[in-house]
Amino acid sequence: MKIKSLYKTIYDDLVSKIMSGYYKEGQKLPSEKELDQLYHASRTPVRQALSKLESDGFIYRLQGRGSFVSDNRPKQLWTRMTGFTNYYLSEWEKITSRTIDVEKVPAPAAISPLLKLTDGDSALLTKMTRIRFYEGDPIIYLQHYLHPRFPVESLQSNENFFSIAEILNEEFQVKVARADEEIEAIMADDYLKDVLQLDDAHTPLIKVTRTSYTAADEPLDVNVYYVNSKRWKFEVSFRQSEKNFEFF
Amino acid sequence: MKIKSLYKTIYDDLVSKIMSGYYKEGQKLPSEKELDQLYHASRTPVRQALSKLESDGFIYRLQGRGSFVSDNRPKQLWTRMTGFTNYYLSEWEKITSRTIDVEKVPAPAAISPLLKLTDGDSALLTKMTRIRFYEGDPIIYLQHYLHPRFPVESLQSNENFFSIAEILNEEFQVKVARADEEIEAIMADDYLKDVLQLDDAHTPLIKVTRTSYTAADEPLDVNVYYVNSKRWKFEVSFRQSEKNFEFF
DNA sequence: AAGTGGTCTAGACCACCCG
DNA sequence: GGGTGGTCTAGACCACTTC
Repeated sequence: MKIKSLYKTIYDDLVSKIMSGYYKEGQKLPSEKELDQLYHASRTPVRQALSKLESDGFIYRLQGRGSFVSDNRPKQLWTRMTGFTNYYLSEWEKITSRTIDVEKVPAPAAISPLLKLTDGDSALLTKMTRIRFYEGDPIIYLQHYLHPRFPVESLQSNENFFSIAEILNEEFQVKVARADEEIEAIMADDYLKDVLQLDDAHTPLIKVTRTSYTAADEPLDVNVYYVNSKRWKFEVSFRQSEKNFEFF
Repeated sequence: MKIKSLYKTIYDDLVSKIMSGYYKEGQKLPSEKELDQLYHASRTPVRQALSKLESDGFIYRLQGRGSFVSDNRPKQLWTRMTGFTNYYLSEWEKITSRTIDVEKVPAPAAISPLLKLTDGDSALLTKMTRIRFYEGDPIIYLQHYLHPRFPVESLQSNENFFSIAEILNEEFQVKVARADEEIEAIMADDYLKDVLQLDDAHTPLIKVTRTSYTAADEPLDVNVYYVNSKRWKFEVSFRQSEKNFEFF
């Protein structure tokens, strides 16, 4: 049993106090000195916790004034990571998934470079096709390409999983540290119209190509998915504490 | 003349050494102890610098092994903030802008809540319409809605600026700390087809609604823009150092 | 002047990886 | 066992805001 670090304990406690409304939007948190005493800690772990709260969007800090609960704090921790908004706030459980197909395929030309596969590397990779539903309506069509170094045979048998990251973590002790997404607008073709049950003759979709990596920059999988953005709002949040960044 | 903090000096030096290739992709950086000596500093500022390098995507750190230059390090610092890829790497100067129109308008219903304007607040806000070109071809159509507390009269006269953030910073000493974007796929209407010079009868566009905020969560402006994603690739990067996040 | 967050020192011990 | 990054202590001084 690993003991949680002190700063993580402080972070978790503050998150729960913010989420529960003990500290309300816009409210000032205790000063760093007061938090030192509250948690019987020195300033370093307290500041580590506050720093993480800030980068996770729970609070903002103003020099000379204090730390305050953010008005736009994340409603769910997964929001920014999945890229999907909490539009259906706390209705996450209404989302279901269905695995359509699992097969071994040679890497498509568009996928190989993203997984850093060399031309000579002809290893088959696992391709998985899934659909996500909201209240029974199909909203996202997904294709997953797993890196060949993961011989995932268990996918066929294990139908009722939620995330690929979950499986990678449990079966291979691999953690996702980073993900890049490329976003395009495309027209739905006949097949997508069918699976996503689109009525209009010309429906635009968001196509996202997501590549996920370990902390050591090794690609884990490529995920191409098509979103009916009329049903789902796609949301992204940028933070830049320090420098004034260029804008439109 | 303000003196730059020590950790920022170390950060800037390491960035330039990575960008220049002095430290190459995948290469191990000097250990924290060695950096202490190199910069005649204690561990705190060195770790602050490394921490920022990591969150900015320049390096990754592995416990027990060292810090390494990332294979996917940012080619330009602005990339992740603007949301646009360096697809036309180092050709940023080929991007030009034209201001079509600047006017005072009542806040549209879709914009008011984003700027946190109350119903009673009937102040006019500055609306600016612009187009961005790449090598003379129009690729982005933008509408800017500035919060009423900025009475920007200088926009009319100052035609050749680059970013709104620049003006907010210089005229009002206001810094952008955060931006949220909502992304949709839409069909180009006749007007957009015209200004973006789209040939196809049915061209899908990416519509982005971006709201920018100060560090204190005050909305500064709303920016609605339409992108021809056939010409521009839209790119987003997510990082999560700590916890294993949920995935598709 | 008092209070706050931002930076920095000079140590210490722990957890993890590798030879 | 030696080297690395991760956590933590107990201080110090600085920059900024508020009164």
